[in-house]
Amino acid sequence: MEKKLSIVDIAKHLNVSITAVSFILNGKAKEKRISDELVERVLQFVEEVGYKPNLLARGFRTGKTNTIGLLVEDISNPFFGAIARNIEDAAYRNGYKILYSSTDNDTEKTKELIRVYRDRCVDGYIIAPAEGLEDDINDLIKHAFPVVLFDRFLEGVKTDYVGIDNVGGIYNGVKYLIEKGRKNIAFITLDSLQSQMRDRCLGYEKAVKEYQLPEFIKEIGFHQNTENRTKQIISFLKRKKEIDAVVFSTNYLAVSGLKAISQLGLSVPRDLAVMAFDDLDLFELYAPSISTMSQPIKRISDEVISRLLDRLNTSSGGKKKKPFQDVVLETSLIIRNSTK
Amino acid sequence: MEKKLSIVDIAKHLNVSITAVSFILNGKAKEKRISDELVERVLQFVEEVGYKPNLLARGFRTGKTNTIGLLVEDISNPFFGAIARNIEDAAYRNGYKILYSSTDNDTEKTKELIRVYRDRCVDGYIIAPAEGLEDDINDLIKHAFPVVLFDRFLEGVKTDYVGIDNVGGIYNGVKYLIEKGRKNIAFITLDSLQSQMRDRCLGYEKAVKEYQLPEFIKEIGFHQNTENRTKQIISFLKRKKEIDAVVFSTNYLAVSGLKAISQLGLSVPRDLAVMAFDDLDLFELYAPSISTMSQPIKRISDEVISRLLDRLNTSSGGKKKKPFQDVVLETSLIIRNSTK
DNA sequence: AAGATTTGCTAAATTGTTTTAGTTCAATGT
DNA sequence: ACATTGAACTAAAACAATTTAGCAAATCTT
Repeated sequence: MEKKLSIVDIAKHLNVSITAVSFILNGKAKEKRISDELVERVLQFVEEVGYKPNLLARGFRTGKTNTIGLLVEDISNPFFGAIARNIEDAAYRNGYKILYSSTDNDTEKTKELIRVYRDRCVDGYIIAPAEGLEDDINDLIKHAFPVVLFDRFLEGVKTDYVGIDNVGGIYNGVKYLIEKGRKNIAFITLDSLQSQMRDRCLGYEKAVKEYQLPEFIKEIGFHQNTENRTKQIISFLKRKKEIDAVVFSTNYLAVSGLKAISQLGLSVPRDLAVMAFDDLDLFELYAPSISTMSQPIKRISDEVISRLLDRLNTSSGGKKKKPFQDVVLETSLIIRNSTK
Repeated sequence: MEKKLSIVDIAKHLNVSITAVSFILNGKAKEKRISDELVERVLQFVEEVGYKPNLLARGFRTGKTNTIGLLVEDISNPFFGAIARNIEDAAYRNGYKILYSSTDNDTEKTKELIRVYRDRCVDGYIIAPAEGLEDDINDLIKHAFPVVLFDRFLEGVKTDYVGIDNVGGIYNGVKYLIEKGRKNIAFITLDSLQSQMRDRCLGYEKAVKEYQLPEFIKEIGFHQNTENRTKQIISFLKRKKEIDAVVFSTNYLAVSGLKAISQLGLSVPRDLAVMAFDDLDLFELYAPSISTMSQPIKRISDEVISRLLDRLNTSSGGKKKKPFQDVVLETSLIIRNSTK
């Protein structure tokens, strides 16, 4: 009772072969023609003594760990935190555990993390990739690991991807501001080449071009801390007095932006209309409440995990594999007081 | 080059024993009297072919996985998200990976998670425990697993714990409100028996008793969704018109509370002073800005992970083990406009 | 009734590492 | 000249599962 017992102990105690026990425990009794009587006997004993297979031994033998590697930008960002939470729940229900890490959008760090996950034999990967990971991820795919990308994609990497219509989302937001009569609309974003950031910028450019309005794009350094971001936004808004609306490309830039606006003593929406990205409690509760482009977090998570589980379940089955899929979901424009 | 090579391949190729290679790779060359010449030869070849040990095999053999199990209430709560983020970074720097899950404060779910983590042979545990886990955690400790509890402790479980002075923190907050002249101070909390919740309640009771003020305690159901919480707070505040200040015991209750207050059209701080728990961007940016009791997230994380790493490093060494430690950190009262 | 097939099971190999308990050879001690 | 010691290394067991290949008996086929 003291030390954990193994399949060998079970077999010995019941006077049957290890093989038989293994087959039975793996649900291959029928297939391997084990008699119902023996199946019953083994199952009952296993239940009685509470035997649990040694997962390290199993993993070692099979190479499968029932673990999914999850790489997000930053687990403490509400968007990624919520995604992680949903993915975790669904993975759990399907017998998978999550190994997670935050990449900080750092290419080298992410490469290293992928290496670590490979060493640990995770079965599949969910990645919000930094730039420059094409080769590393293609290598994963070449070695038949299921990989689902989300939030941003990589040109030249053929795998499942789940994201949103960034161009259209921002375009709609900017267009709304234009129709409300704003003439000098700024776009505050990151100096990032990631696809979602490029697309959000494209959405902005498309809208202002279409209405022949001037462009005001402020790119904030990727790896700045919050204070610095706020400072940069303050100085940007100070320099460009003509700006009468501002659109942010991420939730945290919007938060920094609101701090900047509050420090500048600007009145929203009178002096400045504000449009944020993602939906935080803050945006709802802020006075005035902040309009935003909200991502369908639950649907994104659901699509991500079901894509991956599909691949995990069929990759060993040798079935014809489904073609890779790009899932592009719509954002919703939530109109609140900041754009009145 | 195609298939991963093992220590056996290395040994064969260099015409040495597997044992020697293993000793060298594990830094036991000196101890095991392997000649410098051979060490050099092996190391060079290993480097050249980029050999990486199979961690599943190693884990299987040694029972160690270099994995830490992290159980938090909810990874998408900003407090736990930030803690997880810090712990993840520190663990990573020390060669450990994190397996995480959210417990939802559900005792049965947590028990199950602990079982899963044991099955997966995590080396150590960091747990923000739900109630009723005394036996399960004591069992972990009995089996010599390092366990660090944080955020709340369990009576009768002797292990390292990192938390804050909940009684003192809330006491100070309430006292501040009293000194500002508030007479009917409500405390909105969860119907939870967890230690941190009991203590926060005690802190409130201590303060109002000391000043002989009436008690208004509203307990919200643990597993309610956000809308329901808000509704309950609304009806509570409607019933008790005399209340002139309200203190929340968690960050999300404060958020629900602010929604309630906004829906009721109450003026803060004129009608109602507000004191929150934890510090969110929202509290800083809300108009009026919200006073709060802020936990030292970085210090909590640092203490948690360094306690655990200490145990992990000495548990195998057979050194005299240090006595278990309770680390109790102070909160800081951040005074903003909501309590003016 | 001989051969073929099916049923019900098992022996043994395999996986990659760590570690125990040696072995071999040369140098040293007496 | 023979025992002792130390240096430098190695053979083989152990870890706990999965899986391949196959055996003996029972049943079926013709």
